[in-house]
Amino acid sequence: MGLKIYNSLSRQLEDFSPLTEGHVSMYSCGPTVYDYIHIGNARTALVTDIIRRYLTYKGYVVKLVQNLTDIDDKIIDRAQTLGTSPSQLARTNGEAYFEDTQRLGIQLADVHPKATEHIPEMIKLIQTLIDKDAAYVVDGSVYYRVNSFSEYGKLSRRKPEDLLAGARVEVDERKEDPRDFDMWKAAKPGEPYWDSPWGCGRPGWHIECSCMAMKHLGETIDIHAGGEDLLFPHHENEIAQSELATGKPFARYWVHVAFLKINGTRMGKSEKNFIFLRDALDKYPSEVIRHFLISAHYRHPLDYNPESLQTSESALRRLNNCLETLKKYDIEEYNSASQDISQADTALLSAIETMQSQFTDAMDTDFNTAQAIGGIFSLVGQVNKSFGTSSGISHQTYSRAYKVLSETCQVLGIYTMNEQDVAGTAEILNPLLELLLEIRQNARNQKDWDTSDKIRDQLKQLNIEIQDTHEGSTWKFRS
RNA sequence: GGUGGCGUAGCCAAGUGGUAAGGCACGAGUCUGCAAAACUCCUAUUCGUCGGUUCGAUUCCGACCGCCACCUCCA
Repeated sequence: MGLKIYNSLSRQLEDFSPLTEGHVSMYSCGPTVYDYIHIGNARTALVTDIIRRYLTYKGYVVKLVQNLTDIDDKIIDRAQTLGTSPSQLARTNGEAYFEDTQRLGIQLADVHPKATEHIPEMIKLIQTLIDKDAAYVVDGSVYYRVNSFSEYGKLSRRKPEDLLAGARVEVDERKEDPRDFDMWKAAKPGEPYWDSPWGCGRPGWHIECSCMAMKHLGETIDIHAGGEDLLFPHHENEIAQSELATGKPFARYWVHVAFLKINGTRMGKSEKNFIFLRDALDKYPSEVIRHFLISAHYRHPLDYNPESLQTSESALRRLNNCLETLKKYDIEEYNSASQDISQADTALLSAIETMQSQFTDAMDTDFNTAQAIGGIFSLVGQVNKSFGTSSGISHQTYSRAYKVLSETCQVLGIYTMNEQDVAGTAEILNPLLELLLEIRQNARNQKDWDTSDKIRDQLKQLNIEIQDTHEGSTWKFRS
């Protein structure tokens, strides 16, 4: 079965085949950097990240471009409020954006273009549209003439009369048509500006994405992703600008991520009910937040609340326990060649294969991460079950389980091998803990429960958890 | 007014024209000095309501109720 993607343009699940065999070009609408990003923003960024990881897992060479909108009305307003310059504010928040997303385990895109670094390209594109009579200049601003693009509305399925009927459309008398939108905005006194053939000003919002996507990925890109609120007018306008300019389809698959909600309503900056990603990251491990964000399909709304995060934390602990145990079989060197394959091996081996195909089937069906996680946990259950019995499962089978499980989990980014995290301290810590465990074991042998419990309780205070198993006591960090 | 989406166990959440994945929580048990972890068992004859199509619908169609979003900046 091949990959299928739900395309907002056709409103259907479509077979995915990239323009160039084996290569995928992908553009994701990034943040306007006037503030830190909230978890809702993170959801979209994470979905993009996972789509990219999965495409890579499937063997595609992916080029991902994600923009940073670093000039815009809100940036100017916010900078004024804070008494700083728009460029300084954008720079600070841009850096914060990378900090936050990397803490969430989101890999950097191949290119992170900034609007202010593409002014000449935008001017050129606007000029092309003016030359094609698809744009007009009024008082130093340039507007796109929506009427000149017959397919306008094909993405959002909005008819002109619907838009005009909407009481919320602010009618600007200077526009020929209320639907027309600005590609170049004349600067007001005191605002940052760039020179252009039409006077001093700054680019409109939609033009930057058209421009930067085409510059870095070509005139037709494979996948264009963004939050569902961007469908109209942002993406509709991007299509209008790009396709009229080039005469070619702009994006082949449009992917829109549903909102993250909080208390049943949309988490949004204008609603002032958001939680910054960095604050959430201070409270929960990154894998927990990732697990939560992908526990529902990306086109379905998801509600943020502490209970759900708690659930993810518990579920992830179970997954990690399983992987940590499996890892021992993976690391230890065994003369495994001589081991026979038992019936139990065959059963577990087939469970591993089942899980692997469940995972790819789920992800192939429009990146159904919720279903994919279901498959992962089914295998976790079976592996755990085999630990409990003296099942005679061979080390290479466990090793195989570890490989497949950790690989799939890493596509989702819900399992990171933390060897390097402890590597620096392990040298000291390992012998120290072993000494403590030995002392504790002596106490236990003498039934000195006070001492043994004291060691366990005190270590727990330090987030080190001791477990007594048949093979002796173990320790590990608990988040 | 226009457009789109959603309603599945206590909670979260997949899914299918043929009889409901997975997670969390709860309860009972196994193991343990006690814990922890793990495991076992238990939790929806039923998928918002009412009709229709069908041999059969939670899944398709219609109506209704409820919730949400977009149509203005927002991921």
